[in-house]
Amino acid sequence: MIDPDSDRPAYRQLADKLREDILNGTLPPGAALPSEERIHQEVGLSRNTIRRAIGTLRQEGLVIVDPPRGTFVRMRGPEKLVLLEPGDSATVRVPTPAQRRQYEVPEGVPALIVERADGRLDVYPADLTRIQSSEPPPKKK
Amino acid sequence: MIDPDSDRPAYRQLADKLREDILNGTLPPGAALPSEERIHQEVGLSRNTIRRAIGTLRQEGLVIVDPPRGTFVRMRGPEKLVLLEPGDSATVRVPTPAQRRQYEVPEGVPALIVERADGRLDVYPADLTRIQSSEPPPKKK
DNA sequence: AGAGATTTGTACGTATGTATG
DNA sequence: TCATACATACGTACAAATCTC
Repeated sequence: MIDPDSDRPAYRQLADKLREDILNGTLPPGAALPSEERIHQEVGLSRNTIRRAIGTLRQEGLVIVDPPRGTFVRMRGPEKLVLLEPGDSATVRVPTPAQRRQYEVPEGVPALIVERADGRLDVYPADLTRIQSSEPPPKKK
Repeated sequence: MIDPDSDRPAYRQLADKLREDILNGTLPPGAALPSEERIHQEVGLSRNTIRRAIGTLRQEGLVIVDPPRGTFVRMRGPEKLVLLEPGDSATVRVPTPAQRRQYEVPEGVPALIVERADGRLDVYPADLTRIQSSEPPPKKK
């Protein structure tokens, strides 16, 4: 399954395999991934290497880890709709610890920061939002 | 400098210290970070732990790594303005390897994916973009 | 041209801590 | 109480690319 002679590093090969299992439904949302020790027994890689593969899936938002219960395919709720009104602007940041504390964004999740026309800031977990331009305001002509 | 008895893990303490040096200008854009070996001699942490700290700064978009030349404070060009027209919508994703290759998004950087009203997809590195509604901002003053 | 040093990347093994069930 | 499972952290080794002498 994992080819040590491949140009592709072992941890990426493992991440690819798990990602495919998630995206094709073999590991459905909410399902537990095999434990690190279990994967070690199955594929022979060291725990460090396995953790690295799972770490990339965490970055991609595909799994969440709930220690020490296990690692689970992420349940993705419906996307939250964020309307961008004229005069608003938005940026995406991987928040620093200070920003995370300030806006209560979960660790590792990019934050969508909307600067409203009136100066207020709205912050959302970027991977569960859909951004749309507001409808053009009614204009009398 | 690093307190092994702190609740805060050593790798986070180191990341905090380097982040502060970057944000306050001690390490200006383009500057090389000390090598992993150099940091090891300075703070005593293992290379693994140092790499983990630097890895979090990579996720935050603060540094780029150009092996084996070194690790450098990221030069951030001006933000690219992305206009969201009525009928467009946008999402943020950490791209899978396939998407990164397709759209040439740097590793570890979230991607802003804009679905245009006509069905086209535009993809940008999310941390160097500013999103605005296409409607002109209301006049102030 | 070649040899050696430097620096990051990958991968292994080991140990200990902490929270859950 | 005990086993399970993830988190942190140490050490080691080798590879690959770049730079210098």
